[in-house]
Amino acid sequence: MKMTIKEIAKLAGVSQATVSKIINNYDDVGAKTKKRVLQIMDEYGYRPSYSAQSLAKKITKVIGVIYAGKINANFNHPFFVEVVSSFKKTMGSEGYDLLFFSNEKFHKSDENYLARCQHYNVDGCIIIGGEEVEPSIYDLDKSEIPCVGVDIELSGKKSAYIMTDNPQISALAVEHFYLLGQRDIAFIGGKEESVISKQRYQGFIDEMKTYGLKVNPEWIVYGDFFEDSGYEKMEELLQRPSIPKAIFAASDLMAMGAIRAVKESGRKIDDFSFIGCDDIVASKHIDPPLTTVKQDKEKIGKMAAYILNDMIKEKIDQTSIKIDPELIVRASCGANKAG
Amino acid sequence: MKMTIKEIAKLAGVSQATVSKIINNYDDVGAKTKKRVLQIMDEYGYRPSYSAQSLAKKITKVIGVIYAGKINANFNHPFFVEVVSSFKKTMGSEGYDLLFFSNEKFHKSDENYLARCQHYNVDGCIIIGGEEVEPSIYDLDKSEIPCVGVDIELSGKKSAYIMTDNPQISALAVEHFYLLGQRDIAFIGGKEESVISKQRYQGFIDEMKTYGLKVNPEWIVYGDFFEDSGYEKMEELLQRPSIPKAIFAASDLMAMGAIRAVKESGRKIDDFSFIGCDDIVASKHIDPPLTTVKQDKEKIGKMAAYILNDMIKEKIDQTSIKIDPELIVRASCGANKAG
DNA sequence: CTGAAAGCGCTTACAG
DNA sequence: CTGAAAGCGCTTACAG
Repeated sequence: MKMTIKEIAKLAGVSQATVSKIINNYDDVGAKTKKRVLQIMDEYGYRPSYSAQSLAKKITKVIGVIYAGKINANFNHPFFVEVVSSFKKTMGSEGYDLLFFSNEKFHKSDENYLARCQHYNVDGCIIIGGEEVEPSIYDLDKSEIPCVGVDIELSGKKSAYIMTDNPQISALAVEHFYLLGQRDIAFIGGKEESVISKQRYQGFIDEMKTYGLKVNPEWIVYGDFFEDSGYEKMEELLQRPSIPKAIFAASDLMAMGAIRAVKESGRKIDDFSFIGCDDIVASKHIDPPLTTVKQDKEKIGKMAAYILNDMIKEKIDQTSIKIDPELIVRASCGANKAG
Repeated sequence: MKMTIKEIAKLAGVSQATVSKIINNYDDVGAKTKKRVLQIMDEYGYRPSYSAQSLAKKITKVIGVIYAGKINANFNHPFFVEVVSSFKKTMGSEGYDLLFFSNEKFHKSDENYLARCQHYNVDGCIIIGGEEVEPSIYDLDKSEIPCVGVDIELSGKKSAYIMTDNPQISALAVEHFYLLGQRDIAFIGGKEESVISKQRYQGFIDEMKTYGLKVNPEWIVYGDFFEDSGYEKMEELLQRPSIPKAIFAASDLMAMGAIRAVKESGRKIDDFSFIGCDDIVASKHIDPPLTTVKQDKEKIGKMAAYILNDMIKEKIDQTSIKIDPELIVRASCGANKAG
């Protein structure tokens, strides 16, 4: 059933070398020979063995996909899912398949991503940055394997990274609040240690300064980007002696949690304004529809794919790219009552 | 830099065979030899080549992941994302990595999944059923490669499948409506041709009959499981001479679309009742929070993993399993005004 | 235009 | 307990 190149060669009355050349589209094969061999391959449903090919060629046409950091940030995070989906689409059209590294089995010991990449001999990989990135990620980063990072700053010679212009995200949020007359603005960040979170915090502070607004340290809190943490942090904010009226959450999920907290506290939701970040699908369906700063996930994924491709082909070197965010205005900042 | 087994062997003063045995945990190697070799492997950061191993062993420890049917049902569908996430978790702890087949490059020609599985020599695969499944999926199904289907009925000797008890989903929805006094019930299905859709439709009809409720053919419509189609179909329902008051949509996304349609039509949302299906994360955050029939995605993914594992190890044969759905009551059926 | 042969890096009987 | 050798299914100079 499962044919080998040898059998095809025999059937066609040619050598293995000739069959191989046909498989790899060499042009120094006679037209008739080629046709006949192709015919036979088709007839017997012959497929070259991937393992044998990549052992001989040292090329795999496989890209490793790694979610760095906490496991729960895995598939379930809408932002990453959309980025990877877009990435997959364009890598797919370049003939690559994606290998998702499981981290469940190894997560106590050192994951050693580099070793696994070498093991599978992937042509390159995409690293999605989460919270608490394992050190072993940086071994990979520094290696000879082309890597493109999303939301993680890579610095290896064969590495590039790409992320939304995070300070700009906060700037858009603060500006929007400012124009709506909001002055009591709180910030719910992601994990405090995370680079993303820091950048958004910094952008927040800077833009507040730009408008001469005071930053109340009591109104700066940190969750973990997920819904529950937004809920908890909002509860805390509601306990403060003075309560903020406008809340900028560094993720839509946390904004959703914050909204839930306000509702459950019995307060009028319309007395508060919320801006989230990401523009995940659910944002427009919640109550109230969430004003948010959109990250262009489609573009990020596509860009990551192009960059990785170019690095693999050695057309470009290490770079980093920022993608512009976009403010999406919906009802959660009282667009209705405005004016 | 990149070491081979040969070099390790030389360094350790033993044969390749011995090194190989150590790699593969054979127990007929001297303790001291083993220790020394392990030491050296560690020191040089040696990792066996995957291609070479799988060529020699005929085992890959890789599972193919295939989204059958329309491309847009890919990563972006919350239901599938959660199932695959759970699947990945338990396969990961069994030492498998996941290979996601891209279908972008090939989608005009026959995708020939079987060929690709043979090419990569995957140990097994999971097939996620969508709309308009390609015929080539069934070649894979009938092959010697163990397959587990989710939401797709596989029948090969080495195949199994698993899905929520679809008729039961509809039964729960109709029962709930019935107990709330709803009698004018509409059904928004997924694509009419899809097996899932048919099963839910059948369950709907049967349960309506059970309660002696009339099925109005004008109130049976079909979308495609996505949000926009729910919106459009609800718009149509609102044009009917007689308008249904209770809507059972075969996906949360469609229910969300339907709710949006009612709102935008200027009608009072409280005059309508909605039940969705899936219980995606967004469901509880929308306005009104959506009553829905939950599919246990976690369990489905885990079950798929266990079954596939057992099939690979030839511990079980072809089976099919139904998972019970669960009604999640929230506000979209007027729980508030009830009583 | 075609083929013989070495090599890719491992594993697995088999012999000792 | 250890090793020599064949084999897994391909590709790639190289010679003709």
